[in-house]
Amino acid sequence: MAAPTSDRVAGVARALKLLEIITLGPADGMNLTELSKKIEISKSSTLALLRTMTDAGFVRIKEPGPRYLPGMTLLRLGDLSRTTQPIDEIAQTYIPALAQEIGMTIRVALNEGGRPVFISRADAPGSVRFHTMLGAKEFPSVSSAGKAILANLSDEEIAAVIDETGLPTRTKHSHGSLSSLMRDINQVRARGYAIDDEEDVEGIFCIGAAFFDHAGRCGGAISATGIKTAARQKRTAFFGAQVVKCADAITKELHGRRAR
Amino acid sequence: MAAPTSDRVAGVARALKLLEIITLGPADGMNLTELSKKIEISKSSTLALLRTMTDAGFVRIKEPGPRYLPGMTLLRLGDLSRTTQPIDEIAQTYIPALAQEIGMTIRVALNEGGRPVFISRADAPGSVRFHTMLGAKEFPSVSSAGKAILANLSDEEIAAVIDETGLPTRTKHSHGSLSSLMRDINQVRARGYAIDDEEDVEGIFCIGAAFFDHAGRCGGAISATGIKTAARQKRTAFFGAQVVKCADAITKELHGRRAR
DNA sequence: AACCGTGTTCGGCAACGCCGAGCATCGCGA
DNA sequence: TCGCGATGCTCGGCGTTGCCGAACACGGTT
Repeated sequence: MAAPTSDRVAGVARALKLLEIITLGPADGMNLTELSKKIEISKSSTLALLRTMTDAGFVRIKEPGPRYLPGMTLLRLGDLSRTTQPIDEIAQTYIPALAQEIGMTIRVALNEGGRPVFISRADAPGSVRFHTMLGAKEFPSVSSAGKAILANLSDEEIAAVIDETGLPTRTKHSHGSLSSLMRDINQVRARGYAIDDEEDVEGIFCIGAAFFDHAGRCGGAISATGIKTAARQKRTAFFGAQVVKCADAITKELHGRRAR
Repeated sequence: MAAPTSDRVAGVARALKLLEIITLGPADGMNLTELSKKIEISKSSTLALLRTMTDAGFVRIKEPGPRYLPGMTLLRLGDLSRTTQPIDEIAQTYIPALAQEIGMTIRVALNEGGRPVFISRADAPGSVRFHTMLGAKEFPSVSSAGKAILANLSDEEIAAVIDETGLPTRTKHSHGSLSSLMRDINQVRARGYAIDDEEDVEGIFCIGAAFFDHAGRCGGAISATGIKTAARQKRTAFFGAQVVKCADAITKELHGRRAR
């Protein structure tokens, strides 16, 4: 974007951007002129890109009046890139049971430079379904998984991460300052798990706990999400213990296997 | 590949191929020389492609001795391309319950020109986890979902599809001829659901039933997969009815909403 | 029937990205 | 400790590629 395009392949960058536009676009697809306007490339060039990506299965054409949709190759590679993560298989064996047990939606996030990237999810039966953007980097300050990860960084590292990401104020409970966040983080360190009390979404309550890879570094965190109710509030300590127990089990499994 | 590269963008095609190689490659990634050899492109050009894709987040670099891995953008877009399918949300509300009820792994496939493409999965608690390649086109002749889809095509269309895909003999129970398959298909039509009795994998037993979109066309199928046991065999009719019931529920939901 | 708006084709100019050679760096073994 | 090989990375020149704009074809609408 702002970077010098030297020794990069402009055509590929445009294609990937186009792919993202298509995927983020409306569910019934976009047509050629819409796409070409959006990406600011001539129609003929846009068409060439689309054709190339269609050949490779990354883009699907929906007749009539050709509309372009994300193709199945994208889904295939995306799924594959998740399942090859060693953590995924482990998580899939522990997560559904926890979701069942405490009746909350469980999510798994990787630690990407101090920020959580959610890669997996398990719903509790009958629970409200929470929309999760898999693969997207979340703000660490407004999610319990993010805070659980932060708690394992040094104070300087935390400051550096927050300096980059900023502190979004999603609700009136969101942390507005670094010092406020740090007070919370210190509680997390003492408590062993993180709490997100309506800091991301009004009425939503989360508990998060970190797990650690074979080198002892924080590999990520799991979090439990649910509607904030009085009954649930009362049992926070119990739920917290369950989440920590599950995270610890994942840590143990991770230690059992080499990086390969 | 074999097609004339006219009005296609060669650079993009190479990049996408590279992306696929990386994703299909080993879990700990590949280095530059390996990749450049595999794709048969000079190292410098390969590097330029990798850098471009890294900028866009499609490729991730793992230090040390830079190894290249699929990036998080791939996961994000892949997940997004699935969740924007109208079928996905519906399936996610019905599928886990069915998995729970009959104790088998449930999968959802779309109908892509007569071939099943699996886009979603729900495991039964405690069941063996079956490895599923999401987004990949399966052979229609060796899966119950595939046969459930085929059963809704005309005999000529079936012949055309099989002519393209061929009849792979995965096990000794796989259909070896079109006539053998057609006999099976006719049973499916009469019965209302398809059975895969060790035709894909030795010892694995599946039941599949189709669902239909708002235009009345076969939109895909769901299938239940499990280890073949005597107890399960005996209750085939009951399980079949449950799978059909679930597929019908999905059909009803699909009718309720416009293409939008 | 004329008119937009769409998708698609075509040709020419030049920029872009491909390649191979050379340099820097790391890691392993003697 | 030193040297050698392999790997990642840089650089510049040549040639091809892929970009663009204009023109064409088609369909639906007024």
